[in-house]
Amino acid sequence: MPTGVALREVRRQLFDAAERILLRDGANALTSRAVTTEAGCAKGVLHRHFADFDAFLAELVIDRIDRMDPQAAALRDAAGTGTVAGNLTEALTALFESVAIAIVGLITARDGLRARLRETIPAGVPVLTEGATMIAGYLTAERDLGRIAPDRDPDILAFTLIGTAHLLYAGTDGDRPEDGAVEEIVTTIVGDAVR
Amino acid sequence: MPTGVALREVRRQLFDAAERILLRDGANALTSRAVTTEAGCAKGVLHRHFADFDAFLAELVIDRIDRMDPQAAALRDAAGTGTVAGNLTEALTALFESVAIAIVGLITARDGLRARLRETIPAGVPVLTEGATMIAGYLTAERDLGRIAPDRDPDILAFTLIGTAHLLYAGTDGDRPEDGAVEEIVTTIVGDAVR
DNA sequence: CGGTATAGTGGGCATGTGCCCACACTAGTG
DNA sequence: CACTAGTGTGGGCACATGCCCACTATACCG
Repeated sequence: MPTGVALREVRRQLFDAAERILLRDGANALTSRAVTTEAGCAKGVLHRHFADFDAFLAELVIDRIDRMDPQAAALRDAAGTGTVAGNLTEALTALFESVAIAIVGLITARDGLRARLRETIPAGVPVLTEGATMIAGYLTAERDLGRIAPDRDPDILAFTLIGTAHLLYAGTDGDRPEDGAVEEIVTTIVGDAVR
Repeated sequence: MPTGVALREVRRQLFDAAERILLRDGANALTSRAVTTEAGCAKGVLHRHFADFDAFLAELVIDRIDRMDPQAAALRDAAGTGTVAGNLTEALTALFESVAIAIVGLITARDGLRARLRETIPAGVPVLTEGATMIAGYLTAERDLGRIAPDRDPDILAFTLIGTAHLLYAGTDGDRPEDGAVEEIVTTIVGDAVR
């Protein structure tokens, strides 16, 4: 039997291909054929490794969340030690893109995906707000440090950030928004955050 | 020749049918067949009244904007006279739904639509931010009255509101979000707005 | 080295979508 | 009462998408 390592390689290649398509052409271009073509393999591979295309997308979202989690955790830790004191906007911008594209963009584009995620993800974990929860954890740390006004609810801040990020990226025809725009929006939402 | 009134009637029926589908089943369900079926007429009608389906959608968006404009203007006027003093949240919620569903939802769901809108809408009018401009006008009036912190940029506030509204409605599987959620979010975004 | 199980390939089908087109219907006009 | 121009109808085509499946290639095992 061929190596199980190769199996994981293919899955990773498919995930990476899907992410490239998402970034380059948007969520509407993320078809099963586009993924396999971008990955450079035959279209049948997808069906052999995943029950159906929605299952692939669900695992794609989870994979993206898994890779964001240490990123967000690092930000939380850094906020605690004050290491990335001046990078509030920069750090949020990175999460912006991940969450907006990987989660909101996909879930908005494909109707059945949310239901599928509910089946796949362990019970009790809110699916759509998964990314928001991560950002909210980071924002809570920032607020505890006095960088964010104490009367702001981190959950709502995170939700607002994600929605705005989605519109920001979905509304620019694939072009990246200028850094200034993101910074202005983050400042507006988060309020009187000190650097 | 049949009456030109009937012609307008059919267009209105198609627009209304499309809006019902958007509210009930979401932007992904808005196909040409779904519209004609919902309107109770044959599928060929759409092609006779519009160059193609994207042209229909573009006019649908413009129609929605036309119907929102007096609504927003009334809010601006009311804000000037202080008539709807306590209804900041309520008024914004109404615009929330219109803008989020009619503009952001459609443009996010259909890739070619934005380009088509650029051809259709008179030059100089920003397409995606059309709804934002309307809301920004209202927010400017509110800010001038001291109901919104003077250091908030109405354009960014409006953009943030729209993005959040879209996520709010797209993330609830078609259910309306509770009024409390909208109010909390509006308060968070707009800041220390007085009632 | 032959056998076998598993991964990979691509032809093809069912479905849905937008669009075209020939035809039927209707309402004004001479 | 024909005639005609414009509207409404639905069959059907071309294309894309997800999925199935028979076939091939490859790696391990006796």
